[in-house]
Amino acid sequence: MGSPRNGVIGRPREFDIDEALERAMLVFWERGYEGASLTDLTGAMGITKTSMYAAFGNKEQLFRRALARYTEGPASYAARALEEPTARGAAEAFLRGAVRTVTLTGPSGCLIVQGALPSSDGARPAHEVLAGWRAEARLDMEERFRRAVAEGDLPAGADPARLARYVMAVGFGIAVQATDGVGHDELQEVVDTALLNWPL
Amino acid sequence: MGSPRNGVIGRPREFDIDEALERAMLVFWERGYEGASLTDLTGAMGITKTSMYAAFGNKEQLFRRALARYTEGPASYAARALEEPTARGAAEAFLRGAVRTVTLTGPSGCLIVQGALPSSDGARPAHEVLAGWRAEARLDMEERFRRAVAEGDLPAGADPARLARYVMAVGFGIAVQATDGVGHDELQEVVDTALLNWPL
DNA sequence: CGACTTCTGTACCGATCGGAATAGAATTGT
DNA sequence: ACAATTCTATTCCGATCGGTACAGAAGTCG
Repeated sequence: MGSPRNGVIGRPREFDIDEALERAMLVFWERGYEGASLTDLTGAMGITKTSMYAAFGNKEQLFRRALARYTEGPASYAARALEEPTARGAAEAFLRGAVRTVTLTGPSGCLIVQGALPSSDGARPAHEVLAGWRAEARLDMEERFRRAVAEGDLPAGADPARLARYVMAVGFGIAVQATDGVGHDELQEVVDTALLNWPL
Repeated sequence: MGSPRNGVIGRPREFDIDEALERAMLVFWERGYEGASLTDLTGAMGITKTSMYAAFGNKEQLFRRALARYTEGPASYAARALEEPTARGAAEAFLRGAVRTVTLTGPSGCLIVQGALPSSDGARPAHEVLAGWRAEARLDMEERFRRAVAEGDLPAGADPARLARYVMAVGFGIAVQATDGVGHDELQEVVDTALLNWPL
């Protein structure tokens, strides 16, 4: 079997692209899109700006890659929650997963929520991709609830869109409170409270 | 009698300081603390940087003044809600006021929530004052619920801190969804849903 | 061995950031 | 009139922003 890097010509990359992306994700998570400078990012990634541009294109594309990694890692609870057998299970799994991620994993808070809320000129690209993420998550939850109505899991009169907006609002509010230092146990109580008398 | 500006010596200010502050508040509201540059701010205020520094000190102090104006204006529903005769009335007034402000008044969303969520170096001063505002609002609501328990308005077993965290979480989540384009009526339904079966 | 391709480090780009220095204009008191 | 005071406008500051040009280093090809 041939040389160590079959068919790949040119000087080999000296850093692990996944590990660099993980570090970049953590910086974006902590500081937001605009608050994370290229100096912050490349410093944490352990590479130079040139290497970052060669590997990822520019800051916005790096952010998209970091967001994808966040979605598949710390925020993977969102997709998993939809697979719960009941609507209530999905809502609870989503909210408990959110509490766990925003308090115990990485920096306090949620990259999706605090990455770029205001729409200043510089943050616009990140703001739009994050708003899209949130809207999509809400629609996925709505779709899950719609299925629950069809399956008889939710009462026929239930409004899937309304329930989904409510669950997402609680989740986003939990993320905001986590940045204020509210802890894991207190936010679990918020989830308990939000789900009392489900399906409301 | 006397001269037009009794006792005030020196060249008179040529702009209305309240109107300038109102404009600055709107810029901070829309773009956040870091996203609002001095060029944006003074442009909207209709004054030069020199005049702004002379009148307000620096960007951080301008932000604090703008935040105070926001508190007394668009966010005055928060203080008014505490004066409702019942705990449920306070919670509902708070949430309905939030929906109104984040969808119908000024830019979409809430200055308190989206002003400076991430804690990058530049946004730290604003982040801390906003986190303090949110924590204080939560404690005020908790105190209001504590009073309601003492008055028999809430059942003796109710947990004021827990209810307050829940109500604030829903309010913050509503603010986030407003920035995603969710409208007034849909957010009203979120409030309806959140308050079903009160006091939970 | 070169020729070719790709990555890395340095040095640098124009633009913009928050902020300050300075001079002149407009008002007050004497 | 004149000094004292406070505002406005222009100009500039060092630092930092995201992004790039360039040269050399490290590989795969023939």
